[in-house]
Amino acid sequence: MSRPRKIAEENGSVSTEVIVERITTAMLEQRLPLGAKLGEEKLCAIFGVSRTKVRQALNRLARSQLVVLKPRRGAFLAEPTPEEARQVFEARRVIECEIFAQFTRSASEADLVALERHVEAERRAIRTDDVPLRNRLLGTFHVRIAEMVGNKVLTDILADLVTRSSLITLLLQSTQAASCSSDEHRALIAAIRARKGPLVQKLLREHIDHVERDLADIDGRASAFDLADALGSGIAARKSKAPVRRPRNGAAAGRGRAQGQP
Amino acid sequence: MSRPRKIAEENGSVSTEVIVERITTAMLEQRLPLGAKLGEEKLCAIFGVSRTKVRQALNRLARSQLVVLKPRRGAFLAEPTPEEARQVFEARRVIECEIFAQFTRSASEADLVALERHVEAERRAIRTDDVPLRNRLLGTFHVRIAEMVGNKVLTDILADLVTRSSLITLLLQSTQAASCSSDEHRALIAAIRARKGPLVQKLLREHIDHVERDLADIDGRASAFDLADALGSGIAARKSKAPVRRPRNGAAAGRGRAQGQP
DNA sequence: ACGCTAGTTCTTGTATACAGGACAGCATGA
DNA sequence: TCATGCTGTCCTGTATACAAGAACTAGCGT
Repeated sequence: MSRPRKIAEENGSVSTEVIVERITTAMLEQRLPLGAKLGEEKLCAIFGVSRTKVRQALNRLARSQLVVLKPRRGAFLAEPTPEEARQVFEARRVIECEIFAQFTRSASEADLVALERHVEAERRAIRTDDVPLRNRLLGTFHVRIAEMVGNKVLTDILADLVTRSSLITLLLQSTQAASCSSDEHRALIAAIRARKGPLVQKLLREHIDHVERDLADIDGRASAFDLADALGSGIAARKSKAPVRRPRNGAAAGRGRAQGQP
Repeated sequence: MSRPRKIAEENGSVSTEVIVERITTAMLEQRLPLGAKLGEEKLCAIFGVSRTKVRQALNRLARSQLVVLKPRRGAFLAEPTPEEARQVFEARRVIECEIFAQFTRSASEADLVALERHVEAERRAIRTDDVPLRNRLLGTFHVRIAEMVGNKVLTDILADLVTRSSLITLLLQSTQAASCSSDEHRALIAAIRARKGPLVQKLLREHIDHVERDLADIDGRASAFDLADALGSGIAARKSKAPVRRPRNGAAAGRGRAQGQP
């Protein structure tokens, strides 16, 4: 597997950021299974750069907990434990409760309109089955609100947590879950517009809680994948073959209340 | 300045973590002024390693916002702006409020005893004018509570924020401030032992607020420093010369309510 | 036939070499 | 005298070479 199909980058070579972004995206789009080995040489071949840059990228990813670096063994996509998952969502609850509280007080009409447009984009992505875009938008909804509140420190922290959440919920993504999530985003906006602080808090907690409820399902997961395929095309690759590979048992898709991305 | 006095590491060479730790410590001990340039070659000479490791360390430090990497210019110790400082403390308030609330509910007697011992150590360091140890302990008090609550994700986030706080408050450290801080730690423990949730919240907010109150003073700062000196000896270097160099105007020390480390 | 050991090969960790941009200092001209 | 352009030097960014540990395979012994 994994014929090293090199990505020719027209202008010189790809930057470290691009590599980080590509790997993150590939992960978010479920083209890389949890625990996948990320060999340095292979990544070099794929991105057409030297190991120096690849290692920089892997270090960066390791610090955001997306990959685990085992000494003398190499880099592997993280496999969050249920306990770790619980803690990530707990952290989100803490931080987002405060962010939403502030936002409920400070949100301008322009902010709310922008958010509504965001949710519109979510729904479009869901309708058209654009899984990569959908996942991305469902996550960035929360980050955008943090940005609007204006605390960059908290925004950065939350962005990291959202990405980790995405990694965690990869296994139980489904169109239905995405749809639920998007509906809840709408409800949140409505409550914020009405300045109903307590209601916002309640909805937010429920929204995040929905994910954890199905967390026990993190277990059986897949094996075969092609590294070059997964990292092949750039941001939001959607060019080929089956709409999306879902290398896991299809059971998750049919569950009652599987919440994909909060 | 900065004669490259090499640190001979007996067993092979120092690891990346050690370099990170040394630079962080030097910063926390005020041996490096804000904005100081951290030249790669100089660090190589000081630690006796190649640029590879030094760059790894610098990247790590950049990630935790302790140094800023200016492209093609090099690495510099961060100089947090007042606005950034405000955001860091805001983030701490958000996270610590929740942590303390949980801790007030869950704290065991053993936890409280351990904390009291910690405060004892703080006071000892203050009495003996062990500035490095003092600063470290005043910061880790908060992290230890987070550890006791048991959420590793939140603990890691808070640890980063505490370090950044330390960087920010470097300019207004004083024995008096440290003493106040330690007293407030004691008051917090007492309130927690009494399980007085609201009181804990009030004390905590005041405790963190005290720092921000003097934040406007971040401006005039120093110039001359010796990189090799600053990074010379290992963890908690206290071997030489004047007790501690304070490369700033001495005014801060005499202020009414200068809060060093929350 | 199965398990253990030794050799080989592959991968990572570290150092070094090379290339290109940035800054400082000097010279030149207005 | 001051501003501006140039050049040399230093430093960073990137690639590559080398060393050492880990995994894999094959061979041997039981």
